[in-house]
Amino acid sequence: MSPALPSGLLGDLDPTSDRAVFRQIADQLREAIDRGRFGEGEKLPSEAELVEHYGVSRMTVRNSFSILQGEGLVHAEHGKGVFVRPRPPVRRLASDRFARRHREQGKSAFIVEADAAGSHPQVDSLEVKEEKASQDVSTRLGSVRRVLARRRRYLLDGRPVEFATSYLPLDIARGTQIAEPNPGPGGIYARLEELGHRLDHFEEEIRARMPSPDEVKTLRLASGVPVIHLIRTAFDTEGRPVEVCDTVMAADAYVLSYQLPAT
Amino acid sequence: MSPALPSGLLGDLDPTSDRAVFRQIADQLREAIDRGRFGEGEKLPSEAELVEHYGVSRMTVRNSFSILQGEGLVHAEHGKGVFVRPRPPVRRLASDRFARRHREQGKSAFIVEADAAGSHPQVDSLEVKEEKASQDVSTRLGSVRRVLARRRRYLLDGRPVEFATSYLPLDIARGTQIAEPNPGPGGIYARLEELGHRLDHFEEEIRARMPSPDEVKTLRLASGVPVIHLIRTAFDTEGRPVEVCDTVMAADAYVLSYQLPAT
DNA sequence: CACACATACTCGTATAGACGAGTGGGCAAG
DNA sequence: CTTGCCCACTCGTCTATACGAGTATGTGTG
Repeated sequence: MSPALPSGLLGDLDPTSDRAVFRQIADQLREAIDRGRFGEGEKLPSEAELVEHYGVSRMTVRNSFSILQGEGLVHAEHGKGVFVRPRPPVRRLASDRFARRHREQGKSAFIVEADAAGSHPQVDSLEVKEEKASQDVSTRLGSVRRVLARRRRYLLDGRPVEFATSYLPLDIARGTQIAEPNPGPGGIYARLEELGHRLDHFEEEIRARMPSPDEVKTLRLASGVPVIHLIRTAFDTEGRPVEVCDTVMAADAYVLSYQLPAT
Repeated sequence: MSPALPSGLLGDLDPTSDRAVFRQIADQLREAIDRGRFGEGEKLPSEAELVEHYGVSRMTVRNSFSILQGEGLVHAEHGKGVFVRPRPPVRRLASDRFARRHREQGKSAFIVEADAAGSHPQVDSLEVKEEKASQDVSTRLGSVRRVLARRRRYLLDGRPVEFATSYLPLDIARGTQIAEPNPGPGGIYARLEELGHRLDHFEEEIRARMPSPDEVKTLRLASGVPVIHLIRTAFDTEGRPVEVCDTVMAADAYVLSYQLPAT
């Protein structure tokens, strides 16, 4: 037998309302969460408790939970309960993150920054290979057919937060350290500059959308968490695109920050 | 009686798989959509047809649909059917959209740009009033207590795509044309410069998340569509923040584009 | 011809029940 | 005391059924 819910925590249903019962329940839970009656990481009443409290069927309660899950407010754990989803620490990406001065040190920007923030960074699933350029990448790089692709995934404290693929024209990258798993200090941008491609500027395109099932797996995303899709193109001083980087980020782990001149 | 489904359109279930039936059905529908067997705006088989095709109960089929809805792939219309969600035309926001030269003309940037793109722009629900600054706005504007808030919603071809609130310190905005519903040619940035606050640069912070129920209503969002939350702060040449603009955009209607110097 | 209505189809909401599987605590045997 | 098992509780999956409500289409009536 489930213990009765603390009275006052949740209200009653309004049978005269034309709002669906499961929506009313979701509304009440959402409000309780917003008001802090259920804190981050805290367990919500179980399905059985809500069934009893509201006098509805279990499916109706589950329906309410599924609304809140879609909003990214809660997540269910099999065998444990439904919990208020804690907000993970966010990673701030500043618009000067590719400034030349940041390339001096040996370690990658990701590692340096995460260490500074006190979290444990990790990079894995590195894959470096030549492949056929997709239509989009080919267009962005100026009609190249094949490219060098560098894939990697970034983790903070064991949690995957982003995965990225860099595409470079073969005539630039083939046979250089860029084609090695470890591109050396300063990363591939430092290597590009050593190869005579002095970087002039970057263009970034940002979209947000719900993740594909693949992305859910790779980033271990909770339901109700969108992804930020960022496509960056690097141009050298001659105006030639020398790299396209396609990045998919867990949206709840990032804030992007840009500075624009008012020119 | 429902007509039988064209054979070959969808496969069979694998009873030996440990993947849940409703996931298998969702997988098959997703793949069919990805392969273009169901085009944009096209109607998927009805629940009844899928019930018959797979030999499962209706709730199982609905469960599959709800997965695809959460992914933003399809949307249901009461009394009509379930349809592949068409991708709306996207609005590109370039990083030079606040360049001074764009402020010369009389009409707002939104109107000009939409006209050029051949769509019908509209701005509504304008509200201009003084109010208490939220904690966040206050911090960004440098500890002001009260602000002038300008709220408006933007529509393209009748569809709401974004709503935005500008906050300005009272000592700058009160009694000026900025406090009027129509701020005049070039918008409030032009007025700010006339008032002696020459703009130096902007800072933009970008997040993506699922919308609140309010935002779903205001932007008439389909389920499975995230929002892009953009917070822009405008600084004058003396380094003072003179405006904070809080914008919530339908993520399926926008691509943000930025240029960064490689400095 | 025009309009109202019946009808069949669609998805939306809700119930009641069943079994499965992950988790954790308590209890009994060693 | 430690180990292992059982049990209670949790959410996950699935069935079967019922009625409501929005949409479209035909059909018959005026």
